[in-house]
Amino acid sequence: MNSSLEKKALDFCIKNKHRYTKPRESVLRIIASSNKPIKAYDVLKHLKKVLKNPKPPTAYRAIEFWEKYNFIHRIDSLNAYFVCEAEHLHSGSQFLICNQCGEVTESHICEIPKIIKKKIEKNIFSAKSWNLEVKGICSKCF
Amino acid sequence: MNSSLEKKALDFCIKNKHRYTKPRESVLRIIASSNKPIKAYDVLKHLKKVLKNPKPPTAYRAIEFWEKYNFIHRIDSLNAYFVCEAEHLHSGSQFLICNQCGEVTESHICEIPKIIKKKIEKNIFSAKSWNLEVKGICSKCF
DNA sequence: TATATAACGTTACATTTTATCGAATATTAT
DNA sequence: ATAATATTCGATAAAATGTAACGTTATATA
Repeated sequence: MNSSLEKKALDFCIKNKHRYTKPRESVLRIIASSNKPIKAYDVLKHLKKVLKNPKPPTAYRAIEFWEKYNFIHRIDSLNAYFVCEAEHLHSGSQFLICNQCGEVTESHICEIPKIIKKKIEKNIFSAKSWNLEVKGICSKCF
Repeated sequence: MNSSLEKKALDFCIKNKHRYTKPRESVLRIIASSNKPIKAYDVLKHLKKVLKNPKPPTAYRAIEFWEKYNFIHRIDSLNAYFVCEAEHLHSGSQFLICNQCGEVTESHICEIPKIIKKKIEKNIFSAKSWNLEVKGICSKCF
């Protein structure tokens, strides 16, 4: 599928001296190949086709790695992971989650980071990262 | 502590013909008494002081009940529950989570519901509920 | 090559959540 | 009041999710 993503990932690893290992490569491919957020244990199931007898930590470690560097995001309300669709690095994420069909799209309402930054300026809170999950019905479902 | 909340909860149950049972009463009190989001199993620990040998479903059912009617919110990124500090009913929630001291405050950035509503008008997505969790450092910690 | 570091494999376990089912309690209609 | 109905609970069990620990392997660096 998204082999440009894999290239980007490989480049990233080389540039930053991280290892592009088999578990990492496979896990990223599995998550990127899913059109919906995928759960850790489902990632693990797919991993079994590629690695010999992988255990939960294998999946979780690779997930954690890619999440840390923003290649994937965790959808907290679903306990699931989704490839990042943004081109730019971002410390905040936004998702629209359809309760009907389960489709999740990463949104880019640019007012939201602005508003959060405003809070910082007021010295109320120094935001490092944030996540917005909106649930409802997508345009295809109504 | 917050006995006005308990009164509000009782009134709500009477008005809507829900039962204000011992598990529900206790669980709400436990969560409201905590100054930080509290996990289900910690709720359960406290429940043991009040009920005889409660099991996980007892806690989870009461949690689910109060969450459904917006008396408490689930903080997805923490797997924890927090009493709702808003007076009004709201379909969206916002939290500022301090990575240092763990303090969580419910914020009320009113631009956010406005922005989400704007999306609806554009027919992009029909939002039913939403949740924003911002992580960083609170004003007390820096 | 020696050393340090990063990542992995494996085991075992901890935590969080849910399904099921019968009993108890409350509500409603008769 | 009593029967029928719906709600909630108690208890058991298990599923789903996530992590600690530890020794081994692979890679990078001196």
